Amino acid sequence: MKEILTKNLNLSQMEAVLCTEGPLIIFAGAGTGKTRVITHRIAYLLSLGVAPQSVLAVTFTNKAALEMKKRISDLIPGIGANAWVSTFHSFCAHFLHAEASRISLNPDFLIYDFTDQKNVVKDCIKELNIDEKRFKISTIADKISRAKDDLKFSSDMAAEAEYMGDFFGTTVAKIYELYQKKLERADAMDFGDLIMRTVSALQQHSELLERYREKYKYIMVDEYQDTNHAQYIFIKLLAGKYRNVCVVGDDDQSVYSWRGADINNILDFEKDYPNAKSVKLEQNYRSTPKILSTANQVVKHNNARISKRLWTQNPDSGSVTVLKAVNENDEALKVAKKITELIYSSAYGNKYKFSDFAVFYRTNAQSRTFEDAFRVSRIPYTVVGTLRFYDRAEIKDVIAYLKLIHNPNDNVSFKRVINIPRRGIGKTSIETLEKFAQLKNMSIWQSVPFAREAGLTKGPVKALNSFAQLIKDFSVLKDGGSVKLIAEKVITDSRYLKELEIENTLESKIKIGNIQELISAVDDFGTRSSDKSLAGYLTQIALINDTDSSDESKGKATLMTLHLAKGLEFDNVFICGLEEGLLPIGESAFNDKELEEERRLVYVGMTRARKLLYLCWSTERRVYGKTIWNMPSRFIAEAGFKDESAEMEQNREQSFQNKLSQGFNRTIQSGGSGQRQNFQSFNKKSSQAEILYTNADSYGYMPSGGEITKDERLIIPLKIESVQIGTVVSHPVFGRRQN
DNA sequence: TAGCCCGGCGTTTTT
DNA sequence: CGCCGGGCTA
Repeated sequence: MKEILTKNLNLSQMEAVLCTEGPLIIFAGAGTGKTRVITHRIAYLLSLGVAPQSVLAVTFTNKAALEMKKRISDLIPGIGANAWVSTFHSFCAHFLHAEASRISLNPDFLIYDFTDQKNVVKDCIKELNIDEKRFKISTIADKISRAKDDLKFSSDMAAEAEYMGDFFGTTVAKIYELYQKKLERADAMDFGDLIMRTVSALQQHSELLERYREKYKYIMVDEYQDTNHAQYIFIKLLAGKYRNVCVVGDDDQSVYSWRGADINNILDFEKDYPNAKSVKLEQNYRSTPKILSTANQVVKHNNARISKRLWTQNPDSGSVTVLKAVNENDEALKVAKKITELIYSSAYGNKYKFSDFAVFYRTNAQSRTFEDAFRVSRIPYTVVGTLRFYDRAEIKDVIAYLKLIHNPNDNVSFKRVINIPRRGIGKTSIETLEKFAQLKNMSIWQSVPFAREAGLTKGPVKALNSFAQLIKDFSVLKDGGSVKLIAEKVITDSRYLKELEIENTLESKIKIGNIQELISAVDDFGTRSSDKSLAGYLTQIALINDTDSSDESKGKATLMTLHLAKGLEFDNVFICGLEEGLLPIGESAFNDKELEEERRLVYVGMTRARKLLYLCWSTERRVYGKTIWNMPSRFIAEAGFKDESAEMEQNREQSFQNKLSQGFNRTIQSGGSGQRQNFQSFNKKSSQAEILYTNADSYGYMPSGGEITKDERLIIPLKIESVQIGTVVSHPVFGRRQN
């Protein structure tokens, strides 16, 4: 058994797997077999006779959890499936559910997502008569979330703000306080609460803490660089007795600090656990040496990092190339052209599929030009992550009905569906009713019978009553009926589906399709899940938001943000919009912490590539309808594409001046004057950096020396099989070409 | 009550 | 340039 578990591991991996006792930190560089180590380590523990029930592995995403579960089961069929592998949030939800009675909590609590949170914040701001202009809803919702990530109650926030003389903070604390009250009244918890309340429960109930410490003797944490303070404390509490805690992460891939992730958790692990063993996984199995050296070169500019250097035994092939474009459309077209060339190239043995290509960018808005270019170039593509399934309005509507059926006191859901579809209950009616409800300390639902008393007019009162009856009729099914039955009844009896059918537009048809998909997902839940209740369903969908894109992305190129790229890999990667102001974005260049995170983002993007890496930038770009000029990102220079004449430095200085004088909106008229400069001094320093310029065309301008490092150039055959290198061919896009 | 218009604003988003 | 939300008017 042991041989099976260790024979496919390198020395560091084996060291990590075999170290089962005491604190262990594994620095797992990109592509170094991290998941392999975690799963093997768990399997190894089980092979030693450790009960699977005493192993807890936490991750951040359901996808990662699922993958891990599967691989453990594959390694140790049978008992492997009994190890507890889940996300932080899912674990805490289970914990709170199981221990609800002990910590005086309604076990049927709902989970609010960020949209719900914002709705509550909005209500709070209104109720407290706070200036909406100065206190932006999403900013406040974010601040509250960050406070919870830091385990701070509204009282903590208030005290802190007062101490600092921070009026803004004081007001946010007031909003936070009311916000929390509203959540409690609705028996709802946001994501932050799940962790925070679990931590509080463990801190306040020693017998609970003791029980869980005893239960989970071995704890593993994946993506440790992304843990926030609350999660850190949670792990520290649980591991407090046996101290068999193994954390895996890569400080160079920490890109979520703006969401509360604290990079110090990984940097300071050895301080927290002085006797901790540390293992570095540095052998990369994914990328070519050129890609790795480029990525290393970039990330080594960061100060706040644990020194490490990825290396590989992979053959040295392919290239890292800079693509320079004149505007964002040109950038997209150049990328599309490159992809087409590579796809139809026989020089690469026709081996690439569209799905071997990925385009990464800093902001979602950048996807559009690529979509246009790819459509024109007939490149099938999929945009990842724009709007997730459960974030679609029609899905949220149906879910809101289900939430309301589950808990009629859920004001957020009530207000969402009260007039969807239209029932003639307008804004003013709801507002009046809500005010009345607040006055009487009731939920809106509870105040419905008093609508007349509240001052509503006849029409709305009637509509309100029939709505209440509708919900009551649904509620009857709560105990006996399946969730599927309830959902089906909701969409028909509420006339939701009917209204969409009447609308009969392309959009409404898509919505109907989505709702049907939701119904089949609900059906699937009914057959698969052990807890088939409505409450169980709602908990599950609140925590599992997976857009199972595996099928959807088949045979298609992938477009996504750099953030979403983490954890994935592709043969060929284009990192686009590498310009000062876009990547690094905004003002981040003027703040070391933020700049380092931008740099890590580039590092993450680069290390996704197996074979070819393209760094793309454009001198000109339309942003918000205005044309702006950008300097090439400093990360291009850091990647080894040096500019010897210091022209780039000069330009950056100029860009800096512009930023100062124009409030970071460097607007320069398009078609403008002599500002254009040929970055001809981008000469090649490839011997040192092992980087090749592909050719003048891909670079945009001819380097001054006119010397172009040779790269595998391509022909574009129509009938791939029958064409030899050197044959003159004609292509619909590229015309006549010869190798 | 609902539809229209205008103004403001515009990283990233595992749960 | 587009989207979304709030306010105004029919």
